Amino acid sequence: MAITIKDVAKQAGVSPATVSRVIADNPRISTKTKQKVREVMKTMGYYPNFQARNLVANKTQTLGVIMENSATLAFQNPFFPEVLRGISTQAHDSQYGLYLSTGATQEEIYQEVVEMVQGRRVDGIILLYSKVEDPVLAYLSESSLPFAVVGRPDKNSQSVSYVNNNNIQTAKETVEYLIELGHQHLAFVGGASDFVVSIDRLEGYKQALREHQIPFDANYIVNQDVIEGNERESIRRLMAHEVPPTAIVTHDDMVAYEVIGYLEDLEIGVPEDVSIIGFNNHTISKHLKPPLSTVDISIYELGLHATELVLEKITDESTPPKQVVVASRLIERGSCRRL
Amino acid sequence: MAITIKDVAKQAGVSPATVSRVIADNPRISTKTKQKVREVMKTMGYYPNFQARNLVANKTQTLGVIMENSATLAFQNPFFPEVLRGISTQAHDSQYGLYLSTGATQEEIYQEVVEMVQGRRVDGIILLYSKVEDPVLAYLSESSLPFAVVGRPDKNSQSVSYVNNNNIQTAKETVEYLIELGHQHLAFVGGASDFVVSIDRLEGYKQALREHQIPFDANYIVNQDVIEGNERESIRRLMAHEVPPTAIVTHDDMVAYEVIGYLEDLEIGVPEDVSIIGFNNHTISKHLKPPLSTVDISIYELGLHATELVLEKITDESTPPKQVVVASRLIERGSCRRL
DNA sequence: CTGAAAGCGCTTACAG
DNA sequence: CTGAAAGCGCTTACAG
Repeated sequence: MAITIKDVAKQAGVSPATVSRVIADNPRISTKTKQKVREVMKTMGYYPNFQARNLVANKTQTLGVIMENSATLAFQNPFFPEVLRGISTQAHDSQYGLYLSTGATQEEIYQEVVEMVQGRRVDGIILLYSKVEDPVLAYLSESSLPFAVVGRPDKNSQSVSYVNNNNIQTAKETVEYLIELGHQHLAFVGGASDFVVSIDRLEGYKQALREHQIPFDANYIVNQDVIEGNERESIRRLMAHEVPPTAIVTHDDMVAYEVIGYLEDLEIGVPEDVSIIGFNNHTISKHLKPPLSTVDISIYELGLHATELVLEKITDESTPPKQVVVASRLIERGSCRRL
Repeated sequence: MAITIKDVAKQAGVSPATVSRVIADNPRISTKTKQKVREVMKTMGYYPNFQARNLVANKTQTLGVIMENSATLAFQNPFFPEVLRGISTQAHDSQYGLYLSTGATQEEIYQEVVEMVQGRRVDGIILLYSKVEDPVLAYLSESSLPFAVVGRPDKNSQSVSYVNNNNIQTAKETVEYLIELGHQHLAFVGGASDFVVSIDRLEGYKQALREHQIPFDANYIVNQDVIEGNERESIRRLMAHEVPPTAIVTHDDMVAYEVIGYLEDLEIGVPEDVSIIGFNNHTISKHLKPPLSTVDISIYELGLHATELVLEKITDESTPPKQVVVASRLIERGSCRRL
């Protein structure tokens, strides 16, 4: 068995309580005793038992990270590693560990969260997505465990801590950028339609059209969840529209390139025939052909600030819910052209 | 405070020991008592305290996942999310949680691992990389904690459990594929030169040349760590070689596309002027231009089997070290041409 | 400045 | 079939 505080105590000729106080660097322990005990700890190779410590302190020093469909979708999406990088950095700075959800279905995830919370497996939770009518979010809101959301909650958002981009505004500006380039027929390829981020961006898209007196046409809207498994055909159909779009806004760079691939197979050139814009500014996008115009949404910062928010709440329960807006900006590259 | 076993016991009119046995579904407890206790647990919303349970069982039900430079490099590399997906799936099936390392430097990672092990924070560890003279691996080998490595350890490999591709063979076959297409001047863009995977692949590259009587030229070898921050210039220099290569093998699809970008800027076409091959078969590669010929190394399976190996070792300490080789296969697409 | 005792929330021989 | 007691490895009032 591993070395315990008792072994150290015996070896150093003090009580376990004293050893514990030395670990905590309690000022009431004499320097001499501290030195001796520390030496013994070192030579014996003592390390405090993490679980025992935390059981009495009633904390875990770990943060739960909940992702949508962890075993399948989330990992394909390059958003995930980048947001995790932000979380990881901040957590490490504060000596917190990360505990990842592994559930694959909505129901599994829910059960996992309940267990994390009730079983006191984590001190706080970061929810990596925000969707409409999400039971997980509802549950967290009821619980007293600190948590933060990456993305805007669909309701009562004032009462929860979250980090977000201003997705409505950003999408609006993106569309306006294309309108200014002379485009009047704009398609929108969004994420799953029950995600708040998709809803917000679609709203921004609509606002831009409205302000520029461009009629809205539902045939120009393609959501990831409805085309799942039928991507190629959906794009074909989109382009077969009576008046095909001259510009497409997609919700992710990798999706944009997938679309570009389908377009090229249809002998539709980018940006000659169709302009296209992505989101998320993946590292690789600037090296690919065409270099993709994209919206950088500061994914790393989303993770960083979400973590800050939970940690604040953990440190001081009375911290009021806080909302952080992270910058996003359009990066012009070579995938759009002026009409 | 949360509800404890005592609260349930009192409410149900039994002893805490009995409640504990009901939780464990101990057969010696009467069905009647079980029913009653379960009902009380349910109505009170009782959940076992994770840390308390594990303290007495001396286990944690969590697996440590150690990645190189977690906060920076690892996340950029699409290998990471995919291997994590494999780990995550397998861990979830066995009711294990995942605990991610967050250290950014070699030294930080080492400290984290020591703390995980000594502090009994995890039941086992998965090391996501294998590099030469790695103190982390040395430490794990000394410790008695179960662990598994993704990649071949540089020494004493028989004594550790690991999952690997046959990198030497795979690289050899990849190069031979190009040789058969008529290429005689082959460059190799590898990962960091202290990673065993890079070393093995380079070895395979050399073997292929040797068997086909092609002289080895060190100028054709470019390692990620030495060109770091100078990628563009390094590729320019590579192509400025007296006899420029007609084919390039790169260690990752995204790196391949980056290289292709630099080549195109130099007005060197792929595959017209230079053939190129990647590794890792990213989801997006088949949609990009040119569709990339690549080696699929079954990243998901690497993660899955590594997890299986640790779990076996956790379940039964006496399990001897085991090595698993995961398949890899060349996928021909449009980035190579016959000379 | 230090120790003995109680306690964190569980589990598990031992007794009955 | 069930309970009282001891214990997992720590921490922290309470006493001295």
